Amino acid sequence: MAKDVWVSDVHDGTFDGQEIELKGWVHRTRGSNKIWFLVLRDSTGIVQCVIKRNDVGDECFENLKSALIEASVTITGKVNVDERAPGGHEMVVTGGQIIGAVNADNPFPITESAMEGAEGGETEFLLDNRHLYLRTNRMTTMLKIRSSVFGAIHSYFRDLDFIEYHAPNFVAGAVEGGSTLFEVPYFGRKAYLTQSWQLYAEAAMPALERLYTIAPSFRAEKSRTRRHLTEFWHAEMEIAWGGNADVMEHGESLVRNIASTLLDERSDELQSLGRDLDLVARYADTPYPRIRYDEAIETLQGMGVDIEWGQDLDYSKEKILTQDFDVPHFLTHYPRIAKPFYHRPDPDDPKYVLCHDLLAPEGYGEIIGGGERTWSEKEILERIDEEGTPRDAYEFYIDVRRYGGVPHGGFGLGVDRVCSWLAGADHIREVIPFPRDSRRVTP
RNA sequence: GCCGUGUUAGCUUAGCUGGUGGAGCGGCGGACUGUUAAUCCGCAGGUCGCAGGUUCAAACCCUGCACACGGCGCCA
Repeated sequence: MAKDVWVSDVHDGTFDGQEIELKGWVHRTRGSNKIWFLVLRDSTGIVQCVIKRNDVGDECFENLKSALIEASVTITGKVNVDERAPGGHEMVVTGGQIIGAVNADNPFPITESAMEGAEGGETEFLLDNRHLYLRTNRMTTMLKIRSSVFGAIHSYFRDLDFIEYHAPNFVAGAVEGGSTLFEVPYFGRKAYLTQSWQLYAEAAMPALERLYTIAPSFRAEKSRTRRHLTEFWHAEMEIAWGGNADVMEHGESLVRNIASTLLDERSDELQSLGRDLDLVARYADTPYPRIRYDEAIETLQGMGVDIEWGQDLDYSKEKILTQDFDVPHFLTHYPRIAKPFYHRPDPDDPKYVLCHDLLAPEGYGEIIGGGERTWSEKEILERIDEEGTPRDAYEFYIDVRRYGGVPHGGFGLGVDRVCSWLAGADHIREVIPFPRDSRRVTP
């Protein structure tokens, strides 16, 4: 019963001249009442099936002709090499049946015209019918790329003997500013959905030393941009005995590794999306420069941008700064006053903290935020107090420093943003099957 | 939270200075023995987002509301 022959095998030439059975869905149909072309789709691609009335008989011909778009069918036939067929191979049908019909009263709603509106964004209709839109070529391609990105992240860390480690998704407090937490009822108390794995990872850092995860993070931001989701996939890592530069090295290697994995595994998919492979190759091969915050401010001021030292760099500034970048750039050493308490002040100049953001080119924005953690008990208490945050909310975090604190650090990478950037997507929603934003939780 | 744009058939849309809403795709029927988003002929399918108002007359003008999309702030 299980399927063992795929459309891709037909185009590979594996079954040339042989009679096989294919299982899949009707992609498109066309033809006359003597010869009918049924384009069959499965997860590996599409193949043209040629149905001739004289070959299969009236009953089978009429039956297969009645299969509407997205009906599921099994088709038996002989694999034929024919240059008239898209892809060079086709099935000369000897028989077949409809497994799951589509009723003419309610045809498949995702039509060519529905997808015309998808360029440069997605229509309300396509978002409402996301469960069906998943079957289209563009979405399938995005999901395959996404799978390779996730695989590349796991491989990168596992090859370096990192331990995959899991933090809870229900949490009691915030990592950063409390306004962006989703509150959930929790048996008469309040709990929140996690924004980051980091605090829990720091707790395990003395146990595992090298750890990573890929997990969802939740932020209740009413952001309406092509870079934001309320539920996004967060790849995070934490290392003991490492500083800002070590963490940055990992961030750069990981991102370059993801780009080269996509070139190996998904170059056809990238090309079908119109992505320039040379661009992706550059992201895989070229080192990512480091720029200090002060240099960035000077550069921006030199360009006539109205910005003062001490301000955080918002997207409008990032955009100007990155417009001339041809690879991602790290921005390091932000002013202490612009960053939360867990960033360690630079011992060489405590006005700054040992942190970094990785900014993607082409306007895709920040893809990594990370740095060295404030790791001594004395410093963490100072930093918490100077922020005016109550200490008791962070008792367990302080304990990590109280019992054998060591230098350590880590980063968080927005996996969906990386997918969006490397695939050249128009919107982050394009790379996740069921996107969640401030206005949509369905389907 | 702020700013902007939009809502007409299942979908994508046209609809001028207000005068009984058109097309393409999809569906149905028919023609065609090699189509490539097939083509050709025909048919069905509309409370013009909702509620008020102006007018002899509103898809069109006015007011309010709802929803959506885009951008900004915030961030991965």
